[in-house]
Amino acid sequence: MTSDNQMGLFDAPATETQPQPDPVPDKNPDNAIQGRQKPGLFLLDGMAMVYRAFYALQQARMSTRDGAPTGAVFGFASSLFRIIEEYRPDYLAVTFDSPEKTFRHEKYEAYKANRPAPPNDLISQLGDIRELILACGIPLVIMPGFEADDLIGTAARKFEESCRVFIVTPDKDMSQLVHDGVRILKPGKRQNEFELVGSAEVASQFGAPPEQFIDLLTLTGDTSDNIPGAKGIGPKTASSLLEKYGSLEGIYANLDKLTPKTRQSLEVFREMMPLVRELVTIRTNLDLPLTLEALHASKPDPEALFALLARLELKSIAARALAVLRIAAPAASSAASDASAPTAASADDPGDPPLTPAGEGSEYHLVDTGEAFDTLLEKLESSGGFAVDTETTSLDTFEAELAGISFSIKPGEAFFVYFGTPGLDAKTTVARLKPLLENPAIGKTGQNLKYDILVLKKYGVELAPVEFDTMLASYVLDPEARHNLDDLAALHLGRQTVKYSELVGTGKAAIGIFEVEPQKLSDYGCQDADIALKLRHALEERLEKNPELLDVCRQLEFPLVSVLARMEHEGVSIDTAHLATLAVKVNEELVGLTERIYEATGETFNIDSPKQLGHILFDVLKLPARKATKTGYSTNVQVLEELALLHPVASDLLEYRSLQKLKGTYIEALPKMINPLTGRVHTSFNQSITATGRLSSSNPNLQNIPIRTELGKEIRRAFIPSSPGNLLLSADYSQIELRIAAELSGDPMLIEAFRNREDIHAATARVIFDTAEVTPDMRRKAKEVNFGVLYGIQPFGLAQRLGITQKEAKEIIDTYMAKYPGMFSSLQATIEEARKRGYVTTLMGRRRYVPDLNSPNANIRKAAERVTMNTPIQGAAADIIKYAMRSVSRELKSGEFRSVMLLQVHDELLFETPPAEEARLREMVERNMVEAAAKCGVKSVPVEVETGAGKNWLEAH
DNA sequence: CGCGTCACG
DNA sequence: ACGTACGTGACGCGA
Repeated sequence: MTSDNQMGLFDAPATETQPQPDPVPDKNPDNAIQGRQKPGLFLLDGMAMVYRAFYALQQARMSTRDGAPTGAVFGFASSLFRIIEEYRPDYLAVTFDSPEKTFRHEKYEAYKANRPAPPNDLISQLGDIRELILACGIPLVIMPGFEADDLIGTAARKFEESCRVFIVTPDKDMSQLVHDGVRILKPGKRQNEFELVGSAEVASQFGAPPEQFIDLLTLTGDTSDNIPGAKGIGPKTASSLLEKYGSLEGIYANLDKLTPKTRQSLEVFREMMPLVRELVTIRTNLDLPLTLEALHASKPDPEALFALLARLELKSIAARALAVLRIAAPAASSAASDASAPTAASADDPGDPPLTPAGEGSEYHLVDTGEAFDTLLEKLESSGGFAVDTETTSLDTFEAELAGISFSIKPGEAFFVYFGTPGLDAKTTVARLKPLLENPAIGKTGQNLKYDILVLKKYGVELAPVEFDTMLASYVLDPEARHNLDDLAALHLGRQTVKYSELVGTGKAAIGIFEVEPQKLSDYGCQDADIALKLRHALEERLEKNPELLDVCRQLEFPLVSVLARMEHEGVSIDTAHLATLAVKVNEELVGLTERIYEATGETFNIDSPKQLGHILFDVLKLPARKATKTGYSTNVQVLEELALLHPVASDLLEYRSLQKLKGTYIEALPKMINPLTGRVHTSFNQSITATGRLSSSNPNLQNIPIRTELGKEIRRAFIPSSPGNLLLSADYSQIELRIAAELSGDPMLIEAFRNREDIHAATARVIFDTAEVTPDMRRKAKEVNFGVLYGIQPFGLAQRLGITQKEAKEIIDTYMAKYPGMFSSLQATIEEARKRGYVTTLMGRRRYVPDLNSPNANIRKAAERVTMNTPIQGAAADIIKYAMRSVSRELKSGEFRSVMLLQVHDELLFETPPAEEARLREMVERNMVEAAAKCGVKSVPVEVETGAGKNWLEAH
């Protein structure tokens, strides 16, 4: 067989005599000319594609049931099959670097020296990927001493005469190989989409055609390979230089025509230049024993392929392999596809997992007679605990009416008590269930039990105790995962649940829950209780392997559920009359400002539209634009503040923006959120949202009520006690995050400063500016430095904040770290440990995964490092206040108090109290808050709590 | 529904 | 692969 007449292995079968209309349009433009076209040669950059697959699927966290990661294999196979399916290559090979040092390392010691080792989770998949490629019959090309780039470069050059060459890679460096017969297939933004890159695309994307790409890369250097370029010359300068002078030689011949800065940089670079050029040049002329024949696929080995995919539990990939490679499944492979037992977590395709229906293998009972209910009640009362779920008429707990309750005592069996049954109406039936639902010896399991607690409260029942909440368990195991029941069932149980929308329909076609057939509703309700109980077992098993996470659940999250439910149910009162007065004032001011802005700009436009505003400021008024967003000019506070020095309209715009914000978000919005039944505003405290362990608040968000500006303070004044004569009492931790940072650092100077009750920012200023006399400006700067430490400090960020150069900011940071060596080493150690383990923890053991610490991309890696530095601090503060809330709530319930807890704002708790009780409440709250810090591990640094009381939230501070 | 903006800790 | 300090949620605009 010769290369030009043979049928490619992936070609359409020979039996197809007539070309069939292809359901997938042929992406290869050359195929438009049928018949004589050259064969297609596809060269895959293996490692780069593996990396891409690994990071693209990272958040899917795919693994086998025993925890071996499989995301990279899945992603790689998926891309590979896509290529085969869509382009039907005549020749196809996957290349990898060889492990030996290459000539580049020899010429330049620091080559790729900044590159972190691949994460273990990726390394462990490389063997499987290699096996996959071989089992598919695809040639694997590795040559000792050469990188994949050079192999691809040489093959591309060698065969471009005889083939249409496609290089499959996300790597921009390969752009230099693009040529008449050579193009790049670059993975697109969306999974499994490829972008065809030819000469024109290279030129428009990089400002230089492929022929000039090596020179461009030489000038700019390649940070990902640790190759330096000419200092101060970026892609923009480089491409304009090349456009003018054609090549590096041309540029160096015309140095005298360049700006002094560029000239100087190029002169310094002159000596290094040849080496850099050699390093960034991909070899195209290696003497390799590569024949086209060697790049031709051989027969796939279905047995090996299916054995591999069965072991990796990649069922959908196995299914695709059948279609794409046009092979028959081996006889034994039916066993492979049965490999996942009904209860097994499916590790396959996160988008389309083959799941077992949730109810399969379970027994669901509709309880719609008095006798059946009596029997169930007995069973429940003699149980040690059960899973429970309420079905209601609305997602809003204040509107919701019960349609039924489901229970599951043992996995695989559930009961649904239907309140549409005559004689089993909600009110009387719930009353009969009350002792059971409130029985402290019978633990309750469920998904988001706060919802059920709130619904049942309306029926006079205090559902308790919360023994296990599946949503929160998932949150504690991995705060950034998804925690809804449907996803949890798919991930942990391999079960496909019936969704609420499937029950009642969507949009206008949706029906009321009482219109659903009772049997269907029962199956749905039973499913949820059944799944919750099964999930508990699956999640508990994982928690038991990490005792500290089980502790976070039991000590912090589970006990907090009923505390938050009580706070939400209580709600907070709003002085609507006060807000109405503010609204009038603000509207008047806005009218005035609008007129002034129109006059100053000479235009009438929508000030609320950043697009229109940007157009007026920068196109019409021609003010200097310094910052851009993805969509146009930036008009944010920083930009407007700078413009205020140049044009008076900017300060009016700032004022306008501020008023508009407060009006829209608070003054007008809050009164609309008052519940007509209670006359109060009831926020939702979300317990499974944030990556750090904090709560969040929504509908409305009461954790971002203004306080910084004058008008903001007025808005706070509108938060008042519900009973006339009562007071609001606020208790907040003073500098809790800095104290935690000091504790974690173990730095003696820092700890001493807190022990001496010093003004911490002034103390920092004294140290970093090395002076006894601290000016207000020095204190301000020190305060920013302290904040920077909490957020994962970087010169760029500090420079922005302080309006100084990055160099000056770096000096300040260096001084700080030198003076507080404990802080420096603890931050370093935190990152190092997290890099090794893959996650970072708080003092209580709460965990957050930070896989990006190993990213080859420096920006992504740095962002992950900041997250790693901040999370133990923010997370510990969250743990501490959660612990405090639990203790405070316990004392409030003891019967000695009439006070209630209303809100939590990260480091502050807000209470309503009768004046007679104020002093006692203060003492109790302060004591518990201070103790909580010690219980959570803050032992060397003192923790202080400030309290205040008044007739509104502003005065409570 | 994504984006830009800005309120809070 | 991304765009510059950490963590949130809500608003109005405009495609």
